Amino acid sequence: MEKTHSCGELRETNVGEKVVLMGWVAKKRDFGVFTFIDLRDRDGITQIVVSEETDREAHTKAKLLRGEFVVAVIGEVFSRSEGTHNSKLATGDIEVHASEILILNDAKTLPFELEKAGSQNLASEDLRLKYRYLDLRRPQLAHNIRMRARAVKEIRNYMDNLGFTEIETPILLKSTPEGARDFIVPSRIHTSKFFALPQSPQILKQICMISGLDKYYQIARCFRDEDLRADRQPEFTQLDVEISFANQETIYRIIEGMFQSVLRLIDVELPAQFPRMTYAEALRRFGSDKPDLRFEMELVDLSESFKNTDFAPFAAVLENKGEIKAIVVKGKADYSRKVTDDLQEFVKRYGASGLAWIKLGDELNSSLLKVLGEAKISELATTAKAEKGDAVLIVAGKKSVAAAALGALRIEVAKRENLIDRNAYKPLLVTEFPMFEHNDETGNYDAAHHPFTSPMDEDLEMFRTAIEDETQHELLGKVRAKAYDAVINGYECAGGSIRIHQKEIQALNFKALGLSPEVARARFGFFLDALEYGTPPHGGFAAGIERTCMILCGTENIRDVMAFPKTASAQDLMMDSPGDVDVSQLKELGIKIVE
RNA sequence: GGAGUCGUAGUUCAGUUGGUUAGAACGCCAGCCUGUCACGUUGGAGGUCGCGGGUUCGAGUCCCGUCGGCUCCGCCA
Repeated sequence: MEKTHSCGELRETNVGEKVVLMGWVAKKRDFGVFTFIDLRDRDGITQIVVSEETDREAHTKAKLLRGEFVVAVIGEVFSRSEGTHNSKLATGDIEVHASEILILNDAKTLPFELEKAGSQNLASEDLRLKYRYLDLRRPQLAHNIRMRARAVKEIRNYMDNLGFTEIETPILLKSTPEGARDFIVPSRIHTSKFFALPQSPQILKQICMISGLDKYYQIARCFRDEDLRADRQPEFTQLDVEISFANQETIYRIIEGMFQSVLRLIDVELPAQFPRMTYAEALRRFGSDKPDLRFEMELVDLSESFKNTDFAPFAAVLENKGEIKAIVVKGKADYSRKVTDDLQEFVKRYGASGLAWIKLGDELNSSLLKVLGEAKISELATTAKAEKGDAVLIVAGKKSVAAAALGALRIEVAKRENLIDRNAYKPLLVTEFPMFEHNDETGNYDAAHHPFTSPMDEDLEMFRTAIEDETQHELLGKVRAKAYDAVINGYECAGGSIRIHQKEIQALNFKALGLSPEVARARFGFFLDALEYGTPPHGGFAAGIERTCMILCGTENIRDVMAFPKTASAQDLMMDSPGDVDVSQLKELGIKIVE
């Protein structure tokens, strides 16, 4: 027997047809002499009616059904009678009158209800993760997984239409100590040696450019052994792209076009050209290199206004080249002490020492009123462009701290006050990322993007000077790279760069990063060799598939767009991984567990 | 590595100042029910209060430790 239709497709036009449906019992409503069954499959739900009067045998079977039994229903499509249509179901204008019911399989009572009636409360996430196969029966989650498949298909079409070639690169690579921690895989044949799983196929795609393959892309699984976040898992998928003879503009067009075609899946039309902002501007205006542009509330710099005031902590901040910045929260002069206390706790997580505030209510109020006086507070409020009824939230600290704290506070307040338009999609290209980040622990400069990123032509001179002249080393912090991110709604959805294709610049860069020629050769020798055989200028990007899908699905959690995600402590609760291995396996690999 | 938060019936939660037999809703089981779609209705079963220790005449409640989920900081070239 074969099913004739899915549970989501029957309509008024099918009335009178004999059909066979197969699916799960989502719900049974028993009325004694007849019984309603909501039959669910991947496509939807169809109401089955079984009557004792007309179909005695089927009705007896229907009585036996329990939740999540798997059944086949043979019956006829009927139009629902007046007043019994269900507008909540796509199939709500019809119902199937069953003449025969086959129980294909029974099911234990589920450990949790798939969707709770009367409340939005889903079962706790650890329980749902343990029984992921049941959670995936939820239409919402199933929809997300299918949306992801459509997005990947759309991406493949798009890349293919642009003439890109999908190339698979190895999963078993070699460990390179830069960047994230590697997941390593022991080699049985070469005892005491290890493969590493790719953090990204970065070097391999660049080698494809040296090969002359050009226009490479891959839907690449990447692995990073770092702690998780709501938008980060230890394994994730990137659209990885590289192209030769390209400059930033070429790549921006590819990124823009890619996100445009993907967002069309949810009927959103992104602008042909994304707005652009330099890294420096993003940090100055939004305190973040991935600003959410769905709402305003930009940072205001009050450092100038605080000069020559005698509030010691703020004076010290300015003395040490710090900043005093603020956001204005519209109409929130009525923020209570508790709210500002909560927000103060919030900014402290980002290293801020406190949160000062001004409330422009009926009376002027401020945490700084006593120290600065009413006139100065008014002046500050005016400088911040705050109006009557507004609250001004002020953070003073190191530039990086003030930016991080206020950048995060801006998002936090927007969430609290519901300032974010859930139907808005605001893309942005952030450009001119710094080439290096100062590492406060080692005192060295690390690659901000990766060690193959090209400096901006304008900063090449500074780059050379900083490396060749020991006394000018800190200039490295000012060198900008041909590196960029694509940001949508505050999520870093893609990032990339133009790469270095000349070996002497690459050598300079290794020197800047404190890698001796010997060490660089040991780690990247094969790549440095390759660079010497006619490397075309090239560049590319990688886009996070999960983050893109989070935007498509309107979720803030990466687990909602992965079929089998791991918990925050990097475990799979369904298969209980990671797990022990047999001693014999370890022996074969020459591995001994210590402790 | 650190911080916050949660953990009570199968599930989601409530549980007063530490005090009798730990409750509700949903789910589950059994019965009744001719138009439901959150069906209704009658009855029933169901508890290691995450785990361990402590304080106390007495602990779901207080203290210490520990485990787990989530979120954040660090980390994520």
